Amino acid sequence: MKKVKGDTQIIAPFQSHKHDHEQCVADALAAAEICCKKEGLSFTPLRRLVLELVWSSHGPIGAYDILEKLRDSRRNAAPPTVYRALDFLMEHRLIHRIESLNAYVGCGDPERHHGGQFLICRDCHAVAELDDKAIGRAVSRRADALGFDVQQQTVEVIGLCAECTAETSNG
Amino acid sequence: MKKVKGDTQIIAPFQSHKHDHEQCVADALAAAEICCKKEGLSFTPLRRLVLELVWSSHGPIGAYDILEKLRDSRRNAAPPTVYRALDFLMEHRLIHRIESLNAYVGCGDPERHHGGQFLICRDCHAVAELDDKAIGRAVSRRADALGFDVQQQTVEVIGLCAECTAETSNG
DNA sequence: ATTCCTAGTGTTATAACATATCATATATTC
DNA sequence: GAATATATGATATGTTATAACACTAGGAAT
Repeated sequence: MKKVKGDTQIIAPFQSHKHDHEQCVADALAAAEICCKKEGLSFTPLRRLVLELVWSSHGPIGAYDILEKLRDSRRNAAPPTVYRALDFLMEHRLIHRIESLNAYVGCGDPERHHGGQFLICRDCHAVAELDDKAIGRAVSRRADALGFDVQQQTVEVIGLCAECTAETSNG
Repeated sequence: MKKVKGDTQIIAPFQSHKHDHEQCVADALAAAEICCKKEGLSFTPLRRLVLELVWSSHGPIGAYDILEKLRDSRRNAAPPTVYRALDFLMEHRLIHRIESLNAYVGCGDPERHHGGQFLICRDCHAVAELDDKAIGRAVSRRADALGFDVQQQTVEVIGLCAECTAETSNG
């Protein structure tokens, strides 16, 4: 998986349905290692494992789905086991929470600070992560006009990704 | 309460902390009556009551908070009692769901079709409802560029409303 | 009037998502 | 190695939402 950085405002694009996902996972774990080392955080085996499970696909995954998978290797994992790991990962921006689905998704670029803008495919459940300045600006402009002090934005767009649209119309 | 319509993109503004809220409720109920009559929907006492409870403030209210209040007059109300009414009200756009809070808020203008854009005050919990074309366009533009077919937008902005900001800085 | 149908609601149970609390273990620092 | 802080284990509970089936009232068809 190759990431395009710089001034693009796409943090993580939709991946082809047949991309090499193991590489995505490996990249994400490597990025997390670096990120934690840099900030002196303890990236424990449990946290690493939970992050890996969140990355099991590009789609959002629920805490209890994570729990179930987690139990393959940790028989007595309980909800707090998962939620504590998720809290850690969220706090350090390694994952995001999709509010409209009560689910979690890996962050496409933990090094870069950004707000939550997501395109979510209803069909394949993949998520693309954005940091679109135009969207942010449009929100800020309106908020400013109303004297509203923005602290946090949630933008979650449901629809059909290009690949699923193509597959649907082809047959 | 007076509503400004036309080309403004503010569906429901923040209300002064000391506005005449009974009028808001009365207006909302009247609008709902009209809306249901026009579409041949049965606006039953239960649904009316639940809508009234949702409108008990301009802030989002949780289903179980509604349930508790509902029980003042309907002793054996149960979760489905509330959720079915909420489903009806949502389906006919009389209320909106705030995803990031798992809560519900009255719709400021049921006659007008619009997507969900909300400014939510962390302090007084009031919600302003928008239909800002610039925000919608910014989202569409980026989505189009990615071949993403938008079906539904959720924009929820947390922060501090003007009045609360003023009160905070004044002491 | 009887039957049938439907929309709405009642009732019970359970699913799905999340946190509180206290105990235990492991790492770090001195 | 004792003291402290951090991480995890374990149990219980809180919060949000739906499934499934029963009952009722009111209109339509005969």
